[in-house]
Amino acid sequence: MRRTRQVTILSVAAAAGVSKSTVSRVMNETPNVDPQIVIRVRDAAARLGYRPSGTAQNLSRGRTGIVGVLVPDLANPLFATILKGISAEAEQDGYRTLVADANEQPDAELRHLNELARQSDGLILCGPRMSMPDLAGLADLDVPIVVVNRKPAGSLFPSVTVDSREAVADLCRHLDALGHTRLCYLTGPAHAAADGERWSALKSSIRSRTKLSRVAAGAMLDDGHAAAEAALATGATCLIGFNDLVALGAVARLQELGIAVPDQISVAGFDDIVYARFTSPGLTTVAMPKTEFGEEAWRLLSPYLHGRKTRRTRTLSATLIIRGSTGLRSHRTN
Amino acid sequence: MRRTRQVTILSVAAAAGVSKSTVSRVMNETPNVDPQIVIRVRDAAARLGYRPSGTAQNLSRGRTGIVGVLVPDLANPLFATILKGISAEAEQDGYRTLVADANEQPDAELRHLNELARQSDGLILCGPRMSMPDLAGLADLDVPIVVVNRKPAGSLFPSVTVDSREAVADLCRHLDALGHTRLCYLTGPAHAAADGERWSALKSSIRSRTKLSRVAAGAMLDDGHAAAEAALATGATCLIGFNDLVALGAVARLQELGIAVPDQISVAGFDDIVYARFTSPGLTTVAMPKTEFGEEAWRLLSPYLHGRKTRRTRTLSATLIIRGSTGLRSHRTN
DNA sequence: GACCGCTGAGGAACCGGTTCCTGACCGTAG
DNA sequence: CTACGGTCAGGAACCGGTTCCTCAGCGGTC
Repeated sequence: MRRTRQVTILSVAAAAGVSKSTVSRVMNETPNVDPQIVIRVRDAAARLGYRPSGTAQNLSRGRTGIVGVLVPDLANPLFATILKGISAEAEQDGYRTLVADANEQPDAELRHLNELARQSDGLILCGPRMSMPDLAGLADLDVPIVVVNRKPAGSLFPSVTVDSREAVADLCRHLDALGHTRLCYLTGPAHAAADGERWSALKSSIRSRTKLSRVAAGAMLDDGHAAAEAALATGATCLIGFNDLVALGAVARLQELGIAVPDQISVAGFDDIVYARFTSPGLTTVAMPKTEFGEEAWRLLSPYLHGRKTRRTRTLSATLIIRGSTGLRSHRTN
Repeated sequence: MRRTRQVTILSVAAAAGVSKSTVSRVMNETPNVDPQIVIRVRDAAARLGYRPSGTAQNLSRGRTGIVGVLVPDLANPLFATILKGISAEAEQDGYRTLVADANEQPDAELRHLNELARQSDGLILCGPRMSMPDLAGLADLDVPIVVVNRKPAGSLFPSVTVDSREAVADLCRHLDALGHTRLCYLTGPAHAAADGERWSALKSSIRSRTKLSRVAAGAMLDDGHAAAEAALATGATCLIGFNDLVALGAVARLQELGIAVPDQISVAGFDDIVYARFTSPGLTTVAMPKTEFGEEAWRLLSPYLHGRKTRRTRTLSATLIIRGSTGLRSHRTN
């Protein structure tokens, strides 16, 4: 901005010998403009290298065409994929996405959102880690908000969530059939809503004879890597990571320790990021509907942007994907 | 935007019984305002829930505080990491990042850039795939531009590039010492500048006794996965992927085929994405200085945004990281 | 030939801030 | 007591567009 003596709409109007309203009409392809004049204006605009100021358009149109997206961590392929989904949909409707990465720090989220809201027509929050009251406070921002992957109690905002209970039950049946009766869950970040949901889904899905323990981990590869030994120490024959990154981190650590997956210990995860398919063994995982997340988020937000009401919530379902990382329980004694 | 009867600066001025210029001064913490009035205005603003319109500020300030970043593919951890680096730096200077993902489609880049430029104070292009003339044409946008990871011939824009020749030479020596004399390079996307650079670095680094072939692949896991068999058919004892994703995709395919890495065939990549470390075997790779990319890009762009000239270019260097995916050449006969 | 209606361009208000310029009011010094 | 300088609030211009309103001019109809 503030370039060298900007070419403004007035320069073009002068060059074409018309008023600036006419230039505006031509640029916006409003019907009912004399074709002769259209040509004159187009020509003048091209000659001067005129490009309308987006900022000025934003102000007078009362919209920016930007939707802000908050993600906990862009390096997590799950969010990168969801973001791609949102961007793709938004783009079709002429919107662009302004991304804020909170780096898994709940306190960073509010800061970012305040900034985002000032430039955006709407916001999409992916798995926000912030506290419930903070989340509720966002209503004051006076901007359409859609929440992805966190059911806001009291349904504050339209949201698209996933129901993984069925898929988790499938996972538990699968593990049970393989003979696993001691499971260990590697927990996610303290503030991730999905963490609690996954944990309780597991708890309510296991057979009574099965023991389920947990060990603190996090959301990234490193976290799973670091937590693997502690999980091993619980005596579990199958580790279940908060997400695929944690699970893959654990697998890496196990292999470093010379413990074979799945021969000696099984591992499963959540999300079905692309790497889950391309590692060996492939990772058994509860797959999130990633592209649908983005599509649905946009579908909820879009009418909202045009002032129309929108359905409050949409629930997708997860599915179990069985790959090589889960196998028959080994009879190791540890 | 266009919320329910926006609270504007005028509402606040009226409520506080002052002029809008005074409200503006208070909100911007201009010195020389009567403390009494500051309190009155602050109070009124809080009571009304006033939040200044970012759009209006953008227009009158002549800047948006947004920098646009173009990436070929957000799902590629390399770019996600670079982006995180840029965001982190930019944030410190009070800028936010508007991301456009071109999905590896060169023609999508121009479209996106035109849009980005209208809302941004500056642009950072990461490994742009577009043609040279198109790239040159961007100068017309009249916006500060910094290019990452593609040396624009004629140094059109300030750029931060990487010199991987030394590291590639290291790789070649490493492979030579392991006895590999037949290498196969899995190529990147046709329009990726890095592809040509890597290929020629390899060609000029190999010993004369070494044979180097190539097979078309791409930039993603799938591409490596799909190209693995063709690469195998060349009789090479070591595959070198255009990037780590391609290399890992190839590894996955090899393992599916029951071919052990590195016992039967070695594999190496470029970038050192986080997964390169956490797969087994770990991937030998030519590591890019990912965080430095972001930092340097910002360091070049930042003064530029304030109208100051900036140094034209900055070259970082890559380093070889040896992990388990490269091993002694096997004496298979195929 | 006068009237009516429609097309299409110009003028002005507006979007919501920032900032320059002006001038009132105060205190101090001559 | 007056002149002068400094502080600080208000008024107005400005950022660069969009859009409503008005009205000129033209063609068609009775």
